[in-house]
Amino acid sequence: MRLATWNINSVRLRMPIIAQFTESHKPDVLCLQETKVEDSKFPLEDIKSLGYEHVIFRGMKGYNGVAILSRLPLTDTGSRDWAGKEDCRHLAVDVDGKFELHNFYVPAGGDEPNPEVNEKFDHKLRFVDEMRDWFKSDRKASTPMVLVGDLNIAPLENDVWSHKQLLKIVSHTPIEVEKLTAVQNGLKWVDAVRAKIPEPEKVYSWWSYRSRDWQAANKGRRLDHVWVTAPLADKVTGVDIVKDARGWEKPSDHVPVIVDFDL
DNA sequence: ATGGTCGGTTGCCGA
Repeated sequence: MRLATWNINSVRLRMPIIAQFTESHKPDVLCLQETKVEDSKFPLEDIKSLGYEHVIFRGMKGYNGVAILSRLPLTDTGSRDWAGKEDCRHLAVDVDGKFELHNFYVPAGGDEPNPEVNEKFDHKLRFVDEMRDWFKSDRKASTPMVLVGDLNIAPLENDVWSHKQLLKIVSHTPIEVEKLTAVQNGLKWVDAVRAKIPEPEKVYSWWSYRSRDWQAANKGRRLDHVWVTAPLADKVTGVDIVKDARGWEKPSDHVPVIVDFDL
């Protein structure tokens, strides 16, 4: 079983590269974030024509939005709102009775890493705190679960191009890393990508648009994650960061992150 | 220290 997560930055504009990716890498399940489309305008038929018969999506006009495309049956198991906003940042589904899958788009948090003056950063911190509390109180570490998405936090030193230079940059501040680590510790989630590609190797899934040459500068960050609970940890057979996708025609600023399972 | 580029509720806001 091949699972992928990809912040697509407008699902309608990216249909050509979604087709390119699904044809070249053939994921069984593809989780998208930042679809930026209300449900009535979601390109459902185009996606079904790529071979994904089972599709669940929650979107809003212009902002946020998440979707799961699957070749296997999906059942909604409690997609919900977080941090007091109805802003379409989460889906929870059962994948064919095999595992529970959570697809998240965590708030980016704005530029100023101070919750006293920046409401967006405060929202991000409250969102991650709520993830910690919800998974701790309601879930069991013995349940086969996968958590994916654009978590908008690069937790490890080698998840960014310069640890020292990004300590005060939103996505890599100590307070964000601490809170994300608390989510991870609650259910003893295993970071599937880092289990296969340990530090100190640099791993990035996002490169800013604001660069003349993203490849030459290579100032990336690992913002997109795949976590699994203990029952699935030894079933991960491989991971792939599809860096090529950053150079495709009309790219997203994020690239797909793939995890293969032997279930 | 600054500015750079995308997408869409476009001539701004969020990322």
